[in-house]
Amino acid sequence: MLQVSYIRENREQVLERLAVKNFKQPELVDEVVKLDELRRQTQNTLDGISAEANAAAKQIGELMRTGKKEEAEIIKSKSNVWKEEIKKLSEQYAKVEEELQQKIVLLPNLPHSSVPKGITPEDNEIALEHGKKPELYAGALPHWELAAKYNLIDFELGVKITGAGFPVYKGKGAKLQRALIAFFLDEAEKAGYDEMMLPLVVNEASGFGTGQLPDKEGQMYYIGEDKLYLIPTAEVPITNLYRDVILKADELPVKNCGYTACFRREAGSYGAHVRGLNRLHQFDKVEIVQVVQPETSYQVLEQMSGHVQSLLQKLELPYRVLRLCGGDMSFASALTYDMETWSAAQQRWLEVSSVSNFETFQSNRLKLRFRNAEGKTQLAHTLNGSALALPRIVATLLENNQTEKGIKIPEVLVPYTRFEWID
RNA sequence: GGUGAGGUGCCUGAGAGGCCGAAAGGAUCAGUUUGCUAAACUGACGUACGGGAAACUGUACCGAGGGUUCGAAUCCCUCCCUCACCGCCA
Repeated sequence: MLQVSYIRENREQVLERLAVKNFKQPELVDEVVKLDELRRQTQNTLDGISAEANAAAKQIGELMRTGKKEEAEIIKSKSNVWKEEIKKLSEQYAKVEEELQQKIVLLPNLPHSSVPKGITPEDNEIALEHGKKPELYAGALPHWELAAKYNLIDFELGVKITGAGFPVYKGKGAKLQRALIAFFLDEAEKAGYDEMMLPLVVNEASGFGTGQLPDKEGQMYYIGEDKLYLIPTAEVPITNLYRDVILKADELPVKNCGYTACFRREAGSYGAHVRGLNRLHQFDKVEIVQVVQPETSYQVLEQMSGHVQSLLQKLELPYRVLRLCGGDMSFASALTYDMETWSAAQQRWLEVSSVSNFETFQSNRLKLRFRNAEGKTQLAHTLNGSALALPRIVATLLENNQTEKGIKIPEVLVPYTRFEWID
C-alpha cells in the first residue's frame, strides 16, 4: 500500500511511475488525493468540536464537584448540539476514510527507476546468463517421463487421493525432495538467515498484511469453517511475524528463512505447458525474507539475488536472471529479479525463483516500523525471495543430468541424498 | 465439544463513571557517583492522524463494534481472541 502523504506530495512522480507499470486506472491517484483532502478537512472540524465538548464536560465535572449545580445544567443543555454534530462528523469521517482505504489499496507499488518499460514477459531484460546449456543424448526424455521411468513421482496416485497438481513423490524421488530442502536451508543458514518453521494456514489479517487479500483470494485455498487460508508461500507467515511491530534500529536487518509446503489454486491453468512438475497446486519451497533499513534495501536485493544464484551454481544448473519489466512485475514489488533454469529436454526456461524489493509497500500495510536515528518511527523495507522452489529445480535436474545409464545427482547434494545415481 | 477465568503501555500489574493516556515495579535510554564490573540516585520513556517553520498543540486509541451519559478503560449489549480444567486425540 502506498503512503497517502507521499502521493499527496509527489502526485506527478506517482503518475509517471505508475505508467511504467502499465497501470490502467491513473485517475485513482487524483481520487485518493481528493479524498485525503476531504479527510483532513473533516478531521479538522471534528477535532475542533470534540475539543470544545471535552472542555465543557470537564467544566461540568468541576462545577458538580463544587456544588454549582445550576451552572452545570446550563452547560449541559448546550452539549446536546455538540453531541449530534460529533456523531454526524465521525460517521462522515469513517466513510471518507473507508473510501480512501478502498481506493488506495488498488494502487500498485511504484516501480524502481531501473525497471524496464514493457508489458509482456518478452519485454523483460536479461540481466545475465550463466552456465552452458547441456547437449542431451538422443533418447533424452522430459521429466514427467523420467519420473515414471525411474518411479520417482506418481502423478496419477496424487489424482486419486487428492486431484491434479498434487503429486506423490516416491523412493529416490521423495529423498531428493528432502535432500533439496535440507540443502537449501543449510545454505540459507550459512548466509545468515535464521530458520523458522511456520504454520501452513494463516488468518485473514495475515493475508491482508502481505497483500494477498483483498483481491487475490481466488489464488488461495480457504478453510471456511475456521476462516483460515492455506499459505501460497512462506512469505506470508514469515513477513507477518513482524506485523504491528516496531523494531529497534540495531535489530535490523532481520534475516529469516523457512521451508514450507505452498498451496496455490492456480484456477484455470491447465494445458501442455503446465505438465508434470511445471505447475502444481502443492509444492515445496524454501523462502528467504529480510526486513531492512530503507537505505540498504537495494544493496540487500543484490545480495539476495547473489544467494539464489550461488544455489543454482552449486547445483550446476544453467540459469539466467531477468529484470522484470513494469508490466510483468507483481502488484506489490518495486523491483523483481526472476531466476530461470534451462530445461534441456523441454527446451525452455523455467522460473525457479523470484526475488523482490517491496520497499515500504508491505510494511505500510503491516505497520512494520523501526526506530530511526532520530528516535522516530519509520517504515522498514521488506524483501523476499525463493531460495528455492523445488518442482522446477527437480524437473531441470532430472532432465539435464540424464544419461544412458541413469540420472546423475549433483555433487553438493550427494551428502544429502546419500546416493549418486538414480538408475 | 463442555465449563470457568480473563483481554490495560515493551513486560508484570493497579484502576471499577470526571482529578486517567492511565499508579507502581521491571526493562530500555540519558546523566550523576564509585578505580572497572555491579549497585545507588536523577531524569526520560506509547501509537496514529491533524494543525504549526518550530517550540508546541488538538483529536482518537485500555481486544473489536455498538449503546447509556454532559462525561466511559470503568456501566450495558454483540462479536473476536487467549488461558485453565474436563472430554477427544498425534
